Amino acid sequence: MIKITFPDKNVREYPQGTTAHEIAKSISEGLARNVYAAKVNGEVWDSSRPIQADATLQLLTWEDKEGKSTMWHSSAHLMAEALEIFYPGVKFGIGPPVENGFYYDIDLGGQTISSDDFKKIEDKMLELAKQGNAYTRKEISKKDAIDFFTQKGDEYKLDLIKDLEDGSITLYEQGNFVDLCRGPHIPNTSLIKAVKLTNIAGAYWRGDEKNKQLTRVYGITFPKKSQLDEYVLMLEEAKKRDHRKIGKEMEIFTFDDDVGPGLPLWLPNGAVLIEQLEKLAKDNERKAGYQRVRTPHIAKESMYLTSGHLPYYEDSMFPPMIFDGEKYYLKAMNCPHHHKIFKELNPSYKDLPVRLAEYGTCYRYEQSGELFGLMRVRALQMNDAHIYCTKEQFADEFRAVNEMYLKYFKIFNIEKYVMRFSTHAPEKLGKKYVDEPELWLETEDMVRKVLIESNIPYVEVPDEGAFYGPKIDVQVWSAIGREFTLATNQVDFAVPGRFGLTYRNAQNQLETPICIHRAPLGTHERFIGFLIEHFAGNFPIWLAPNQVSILPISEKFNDYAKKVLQSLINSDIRGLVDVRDEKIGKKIRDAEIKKVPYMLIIGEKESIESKVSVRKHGQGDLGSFTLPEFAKIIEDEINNALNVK
RNA sequence: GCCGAUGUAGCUCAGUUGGCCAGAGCUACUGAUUUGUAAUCAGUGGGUCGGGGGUUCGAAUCCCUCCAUCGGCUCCA
Repeated sequence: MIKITFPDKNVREYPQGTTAHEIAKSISEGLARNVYAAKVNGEVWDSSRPIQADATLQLLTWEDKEGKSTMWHSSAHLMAEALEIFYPGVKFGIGPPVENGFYYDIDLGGQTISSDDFKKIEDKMLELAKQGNAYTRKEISKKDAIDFFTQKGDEYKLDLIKDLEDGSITLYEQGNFVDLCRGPHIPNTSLIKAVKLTNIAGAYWRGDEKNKQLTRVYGITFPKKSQLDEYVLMLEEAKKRDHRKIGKEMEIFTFDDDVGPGLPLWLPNGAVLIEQLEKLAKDNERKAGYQRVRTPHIAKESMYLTSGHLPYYEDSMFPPMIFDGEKYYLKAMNCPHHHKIFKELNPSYKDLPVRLAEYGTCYRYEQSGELFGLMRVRALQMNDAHIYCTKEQFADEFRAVNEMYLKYFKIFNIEKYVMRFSTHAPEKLGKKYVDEPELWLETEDMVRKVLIESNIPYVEVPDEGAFYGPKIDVQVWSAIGREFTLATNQVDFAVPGRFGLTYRNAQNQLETPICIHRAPLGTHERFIGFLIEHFAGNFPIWLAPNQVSILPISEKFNDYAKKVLQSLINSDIRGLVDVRDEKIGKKIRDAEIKKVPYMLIIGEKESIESKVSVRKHGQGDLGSFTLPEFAKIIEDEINNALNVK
């Protein structure tokens, strides 16, 4: 007998060689039917694999992340089986599960596949699924594996086998399809009840652009048809929140062919968003001891040679303009300009830390295929600042920057975030990273310590640091599931030295400061793109481009409406009057659609009583108020939103 | 940059076996209406069918090419 420990610490005894499936069956038939795989001693196994010794066991179903992955991985095999029927001779690359479904990379030879073919493939997959074929695992020698795929003529599988060790190679077979695969898989195909192929794209073999490009077919499957319907509905909802769609509807930004790709035009509403963000940032930075500076958009080649950016990042910068016999570059980052300002300030240790802030405008030559709405652009404005400090001051400064991040997260109600702590790889010192082994370790320790002390969730990613030091990237997820780097906080112990930046210490000796590059609000472009999706366009009142729409019942009350507007403007409230000759229902509907936070309805009653009827977006009628009362409502709401603890 | 798809009015979209002056709704404008919490009625205007080239008696529709956008890949200081 062996002892099986369940996640709730319960221990039960089973005969040696029992399987997870049998264990599930001993609990309930229903559970057994829904078990996709099992986590045995932390490793995911087929539920049919015999367990030979004492173990911890977690049964995996659709409810578990690994259960879903197993389901989708098996679905990729099922799709491959269907593809092999329609496209004889098709060769297979890899077919893993992903966050939402799975894909398979295929080489169709001369054949083509398009989304028009999805239906017949989906139907075939369902037909095969109904057969309920078991996924069977086979251990195979390296030689046999090579023979098998040589005969099949699948060079991609052979390429994969090449890197595998003899004795660790397994095949999985279901129906008429055999695949090189580590597994695990669901027991049989009948668990797949709903199928949707979602997308088709090119992908390089092994992710290397020097290799051949394969066709990647994406799909997703579910154990119930109703779940697929829900998923499709969710995709449609996500589309409605897309910042490109809302950005257009709410007249926030636009792109124009004549201006150029990746170069956003901010419409008046977008400019208000920018102004409010800058106000927030500048206010916080002022209170935190930052000084504002302003620098030109271009600089000479020599500065980027000094900074060390040019040799590494020239491809990402716009080509230089040449005049007066000199090369000038559009700036892709603000740091070198700020370093020059630090140098001019020539501070002593008593002046440190020096914190230089600028909403700097940068230009980056992103590859054309990378451009993506506001999230990836070629012209951007960064919530940038550089903090120059001594080694002793570093931890406090770094902590203060992180605290500023956390404050912003509260203001914007950002709950899901992770800090990616990027460190160096010792073997790449002198190549990818500046050759300062001790400084690297020392700084990384300091950063780690601050993160741990501040209780900030983080993941450490080796070998992703900047060339001048370790960094923290803040990953966030927009409401529709897009993940991206919003903000960055980087340590730089190298470039100040290259610029010859120094300060006098207490012993009257010259020392080089450490520099912290930080941008808690990232760039206006990405941040606003994120905020649009985050709030689905329903901005908090302090950000909303138009805070109040004043809606006269009829033309007779336009004059009073205009007086109300002027009074709001005098109280620093943004609003407009809807003077169109429309019925009040229509004006309300339009204001609701435009997501205006407050509507003031004004008719005979209000004009006589010198009041306004207040309607809140998404909530409805709040009743009648005097103007000072209404202004107070807005003022309180703004204070509540901005003064977080 | 690579693979694939898409591009018709300010917006959302019809319109392919190639064939009358290219359509609809919303928006805008004009008129009527003077309205009480999510769409009043009528009329009018508006399009180099992404750009260029080609095939054809004839092209939004077929071909070539360029540009842009979208979905991925690669990249992301």
